[in-house]
Amino acid sequence: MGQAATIKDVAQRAGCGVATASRVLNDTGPASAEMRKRVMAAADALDFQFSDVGRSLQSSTTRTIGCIVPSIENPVYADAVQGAQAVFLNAGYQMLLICTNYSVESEIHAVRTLIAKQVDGILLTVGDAQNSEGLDLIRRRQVPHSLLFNAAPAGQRSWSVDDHAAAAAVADAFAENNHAHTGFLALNFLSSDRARHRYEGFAERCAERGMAPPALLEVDDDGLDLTARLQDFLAAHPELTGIFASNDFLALAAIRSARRLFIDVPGDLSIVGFDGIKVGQMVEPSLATIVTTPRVLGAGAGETVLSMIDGSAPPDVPQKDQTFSFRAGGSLAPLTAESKDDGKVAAFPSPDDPTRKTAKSNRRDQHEI
Amino acid sequence: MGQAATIKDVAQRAGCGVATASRVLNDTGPASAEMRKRVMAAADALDFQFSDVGRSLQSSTTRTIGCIVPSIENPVYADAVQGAQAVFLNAGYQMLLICTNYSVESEIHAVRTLIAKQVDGILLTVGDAQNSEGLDLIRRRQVPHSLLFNAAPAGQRSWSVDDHAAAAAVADAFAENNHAHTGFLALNFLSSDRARHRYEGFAERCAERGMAPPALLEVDDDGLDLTARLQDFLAAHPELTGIFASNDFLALAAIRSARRLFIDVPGDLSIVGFDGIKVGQMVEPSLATIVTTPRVLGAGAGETVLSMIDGSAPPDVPQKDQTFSFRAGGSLAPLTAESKDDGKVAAFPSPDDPTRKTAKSNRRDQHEI
DNA sequence: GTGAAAGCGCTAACAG
DNA sequence: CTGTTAGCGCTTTCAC
Repeated sequence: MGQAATIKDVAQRAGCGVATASRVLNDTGPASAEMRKRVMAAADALDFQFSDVGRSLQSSTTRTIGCIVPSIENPVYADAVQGAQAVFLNAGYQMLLICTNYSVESEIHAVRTLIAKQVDGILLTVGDAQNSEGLDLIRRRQVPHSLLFNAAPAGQRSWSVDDHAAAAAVADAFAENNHAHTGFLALNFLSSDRARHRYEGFAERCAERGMAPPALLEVDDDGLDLTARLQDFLAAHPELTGIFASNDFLALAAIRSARRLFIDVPGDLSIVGFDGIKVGQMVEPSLATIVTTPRVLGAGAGETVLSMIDGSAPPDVPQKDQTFSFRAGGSLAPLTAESKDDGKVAAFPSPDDPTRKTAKSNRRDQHEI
Repeated sequence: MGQAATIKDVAQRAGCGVATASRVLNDTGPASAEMRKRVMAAADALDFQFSDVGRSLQSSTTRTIGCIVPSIENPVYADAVQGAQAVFLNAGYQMLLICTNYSVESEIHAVRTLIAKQVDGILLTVGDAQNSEGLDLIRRRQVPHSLLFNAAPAGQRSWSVDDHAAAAAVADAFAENNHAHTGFLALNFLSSDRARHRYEGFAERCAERGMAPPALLEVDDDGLDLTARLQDFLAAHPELTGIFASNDFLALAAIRSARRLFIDVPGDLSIVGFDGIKVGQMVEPSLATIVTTPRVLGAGAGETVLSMIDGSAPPDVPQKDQTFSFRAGGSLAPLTAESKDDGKVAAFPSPDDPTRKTAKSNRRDQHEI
């Protein structure tokens, strides 16, 4: 398709200079009705379309914004990307998408590529916003950009969930349901500051609430292996009655694994997720989770980038405590006498009530089936 | 960031011509060790990076491939896009992504935009491959491209699931489980040739199997409204014992709706989905469905586009019957005596056995709670 | 109202 | 080995 018509061809065919052709085609500047007609006819006949690359070179603007996210297989990022895209498209911008697959090395490569492509702005989620080579490069080049899902580095803004506070809310939920011994289940713990912040927020609030420090279980994937890992984990920590999974898929996978291990959710074990993906409400038991609004964050971050480009006032980032909400669900139930098998009744056990033994023995029974 | 260094700046600083600078920076053509050093130093000092825009203009190639899909909120497309992206990135190509939100009008707009951007190729899923203005434009401009998920138009190739055959396999599954009266639940039926092909394939096989023609229920969204729609639908078609949903989300939503209507799945109603998304195996009952491999298709389509660009032999599209497989699941159960409440026993009802009355009465009982 | 020409960043052909 | 130059498609002065 190298033989596409250029504006020169159009001008030639219309019998005029390229400037005139440019003027009428862009409807900028004067032109006689006659010329107008001739140019339009020529453009039509040649099936002419402007080349943005010529334009970009001339204007040093590409009307393209780069977007770097870990993976759109995760609906959280997919939604955010779509939200941003809608904003961009609406403003006449295109989106160059790069998924890093959670690899920090490809982050820097992606940034370089986008800068080479002269994108007008960049929207990105990095592994660790405090220490990101890619982010440094962007700053050095002063490319308009906005972070997404990363906690804002000092003095910066970011469209993100307050992972710390949200995780604390999960601890609260466990506390209110009388769970004192919990676990934290994480994927990509090392490569993601999000997971770490969630762990920290959770652990801190657990401490404040007088609960035991959460036991940590890191996994590499949410596939079949999880069942074995979970079994070992629960065997090593028999006192656990609740698990906070760092995202909903993991939570769902944990529920499935529990089912295979004959552990009743929420009877024997309560599980809480994070993200609020759609399917969480379709399953039985429904998933208790932190609901976030990725689409809104993506759109907001997109608008922020656009505002940096055209110098207008950036939209306000949402209040930290409005970036999430806790959604109750069937996967989290109060730890009460019914969930014990020792027959003892404790209507309102205090948060630090050592209910561990009962939960433990209950589960162990199941294990030994 | 308009003040980025250009190759001219580098040349100037290195005290040489731009050609020399270009040669050493690209490692193309000869250069003395001395010059080499000076140029590298200059580039380094200026933090120089090539501008792809200048390059593109000069080479009339952008190393960018456009990708048009309905929505990456659907994991099927998200996976396909990621599969394609991996291939592109690996070959040094970037991806410009446009989601059309299932709007046919935005398809043509997207195509125009991509052509203006001079993408080297296009990967796309259109609403109807037989009649797509966007696709026509692409062909007219002879842009290397590949269809994805659309049935191939005459004489063309496409990386897609054989929707027709896959849907027929669903009919087979229902038949083998003695269901004779089924429904087809569709979303975006009008704007998607995929949904239509699935319906046709399903209906045809139902006929071949001596089953009743499937009743059609079209919905606009898979949200809460579905429950009411489903209730009306089942009331209007009391003989139904199985529903084939045109995608897994819809199937999951249908299961949830059924739960709310006190209809037992699969006891009163069997449900089969389409796509094979991950969560289908995490839920209880697990979802019987058609498993597809979006990532593979996306990667294949991506390679096809690349091969068209560099003139190499395109990869073979998979055999039609290898683009899907049926996965049994708890949401589809045989229609047997146990699923009836009239007490009659029929060990092996023939496919056209009118089991309708019993299934109907069973469900009606529930409705009237 | 119109056109010639410069120049955006880069590469490649051609002289030196 | 190295520098000059033309030109990719476009917009935009600036004369006419």
